[in-house]
Amino acid sequence: MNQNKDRRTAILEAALGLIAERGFHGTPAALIAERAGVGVGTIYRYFRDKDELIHAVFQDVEKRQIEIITRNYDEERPFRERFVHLCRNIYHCLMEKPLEFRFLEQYFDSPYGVEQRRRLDNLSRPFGRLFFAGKEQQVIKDVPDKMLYSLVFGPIAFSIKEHNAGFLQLDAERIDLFIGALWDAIRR
Amino acid sequence: MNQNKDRRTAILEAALGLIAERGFHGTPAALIAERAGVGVGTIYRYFRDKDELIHAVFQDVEKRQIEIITRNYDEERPFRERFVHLCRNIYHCLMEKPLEFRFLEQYFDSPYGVEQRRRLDNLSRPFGRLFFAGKEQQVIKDVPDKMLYSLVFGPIAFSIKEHNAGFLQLDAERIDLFIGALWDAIRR
DNA sequence: TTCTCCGGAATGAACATTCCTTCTATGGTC
DNA sequence: GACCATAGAAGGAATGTTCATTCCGGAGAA
Repeated sequence: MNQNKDRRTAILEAALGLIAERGFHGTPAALIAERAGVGVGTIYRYFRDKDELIHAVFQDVEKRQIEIITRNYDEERPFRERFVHLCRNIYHCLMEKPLEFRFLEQYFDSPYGVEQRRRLDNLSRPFGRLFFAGKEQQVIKDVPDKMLYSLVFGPIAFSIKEHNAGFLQLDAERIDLFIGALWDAIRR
Repeated sequence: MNQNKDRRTAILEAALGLIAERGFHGTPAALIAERAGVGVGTIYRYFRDKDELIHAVFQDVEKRQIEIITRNYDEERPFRERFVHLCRNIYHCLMEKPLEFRFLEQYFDSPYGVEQRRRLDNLSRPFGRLFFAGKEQQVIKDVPDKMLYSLVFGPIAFSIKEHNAGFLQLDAERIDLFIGALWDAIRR
């Protein structure tokens, strides 16, 4: 029973790492099994097929990330502070876990991305509340939420890609500078 | 000779469309050949292999896009005006050609994306000059170029994805609203 | 012994790529 | 103008490879 959990986890982690490094199509089941220290057949004891495995990896990653993003988040603080807090957490968790970031990147631009809607819904819930109140109190631009998301998530994702590719060095100071610019984009 | 060009073009267009619709891995060579009205073997008369074909499609798309983005662009106009002009053109060409947008999207988040560097270098040249002068004259934030690119291209790409997915209706008015927010993000 | 869970060889499907046959266009000959 | 020879292009069946997935013999627990 505990053994079950370990094997399942090992498979999930192996899949995450390999897919991040080599893409969906560069990671045959045999390779996942090898890295997980498990027989090929075993994968199919825990997951119906490769698709189910990949969705499971996604859900796993998503769960962890949401947990980190809303850590220490206090809905009572002022808008700008809350905004900065959420953004910092996002940077933190995406940059600490480059594998997870690369996995998500691949996941969303692929047939699996049908689930994208879900992810945004889940990940952006705290932002949604922030935006709603901010618009009401005329602190944030009165434009559709999706536009605000684009203004925030777009640059964050883009800059982390540049960072991971080695084109842009992101340290705490620069991240804060950047978050300041994001705030300028959405504030009234 | 003319016939050659037609066949090559037909193959490129078929590949572009199919890859945009079904992804790299949903488009076997046989399918490309079929849509192009050509025998499978013929593809290999024009392109060494599938990779070369895909890179060729990319270069083709890139060339067209750069042409559109810098259309009617006047380096003598004021910063904000030039910025708005370039952004509008980007929206224009990416939204007019959803197939090309979807192709590019796939291309960059894939092993082929090694070429990403080139694309940014090419596509962003007019922006690079704009940013340089803007920083010098203290109109634009004095942060690394890559940060400015992230602040501009990130949201544009993100919002077009949302648009194509049907979550965000982008008309001319909203696009201008959006570009205004982008300007807020990068201006001093 | 029996019941579960594993491993990994075996299977079959999907493809990229090759290779040989068939077609087409060109131009030389009568 | 009719005919044919030849080279280069096109087509698509055949090949070989790379997987996902299955299946069955075996190890270990109960």
